[in-house]
Amino acid sequence: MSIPDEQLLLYVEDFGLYFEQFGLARTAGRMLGWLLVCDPPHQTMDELVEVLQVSKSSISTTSRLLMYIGLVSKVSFPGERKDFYRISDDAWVQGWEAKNNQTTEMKQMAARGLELLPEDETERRERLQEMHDLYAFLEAELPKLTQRWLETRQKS
Amino acid sequence: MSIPDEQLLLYVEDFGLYFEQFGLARTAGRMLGWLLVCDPPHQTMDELVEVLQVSKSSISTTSRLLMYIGLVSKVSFPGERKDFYRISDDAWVQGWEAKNNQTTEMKQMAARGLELLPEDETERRERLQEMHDLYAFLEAELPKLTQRWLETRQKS
DNA sequence: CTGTTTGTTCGGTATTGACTGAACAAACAG
DNA sequence: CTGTTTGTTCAGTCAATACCGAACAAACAG
Repeated sequence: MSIPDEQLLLYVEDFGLYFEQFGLARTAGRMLGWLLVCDPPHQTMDELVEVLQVSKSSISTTSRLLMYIGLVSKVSFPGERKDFYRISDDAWVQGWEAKNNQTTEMKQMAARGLELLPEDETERRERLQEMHDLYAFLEAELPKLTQRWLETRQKS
Repeated sequence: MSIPDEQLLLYVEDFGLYFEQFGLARTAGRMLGWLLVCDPPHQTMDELVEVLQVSKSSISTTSRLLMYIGLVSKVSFPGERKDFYRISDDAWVQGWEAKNNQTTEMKQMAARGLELLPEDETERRERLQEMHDLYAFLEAELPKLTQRWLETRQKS
């Protein structure tokens, strides 16, 4: 893949743009996008530098971040000095589960607020209570959903 | 509530900080936090300016944004010229549903990529297919979950 | 040991965008 | 009609941070 399809590059750009929504840097999104469509699925830093048109340092930092998050994995081959990067097998489940953990944080945030409000001001506590209950519900249910997905996937 | 509890203000600060994760501005998070714990639950711009220590213009912009998202509502009272703002009744369900819409976008993102890859390169399409299938699954299941929550809430 | 290859780290730059204050518009009170 | 109250908009400032290039470190080849 010396001359990547132009359409593909535009797609990768959009991918980068879209992932900025989630607090990822543009480069991180681009890298994810490219690693999703590239051939072969594993790429060296140099290849990423060339195709994404960003500096080596950006790739270095970004790849470490993405590995830390669990979306990207490093791959190595015998007799090959360079590192290769690829999308993790469970990247999307990983990302999805990371989101789920936020529900726990939200629940805790609400709980912390409730501790600050007097017990007897029930009306005033209602707002936080509602927030708390929703996220407690989600915290309990989302893992079940993930589980169901993993089982569904296994079968097919 | 002329002299708000200091603990409460710290809490509101943390709230603002935490919500930056989701792409909201600090002020928006602070405002949400305050509207969750304040007494009474409806507040004027001036009150928000004073308690949150931000400019009137920030409150103006932020409140409009939060209303647009559906997290905050405007309230009005007879014989009262000022506008009041409060957390929407369904604020958290609203926020949760907004998140769910992202699964649709993710699915579409994957679908768009698949259209760019040749049909016969099944191996190369796998990565995108996996992404697509997970988010299609979530797109179908999350609304059901929300529905269950709404019904659960109704009963209690 | 000397060169090169590979990847990381760090200082500087540029861009983005949140926030402010002031000017403005609109509605109302007297 | 004149003042004031209420809220919006806009230009300018400031802070955060993504990105780059260069210097650096480490591993390897010859």
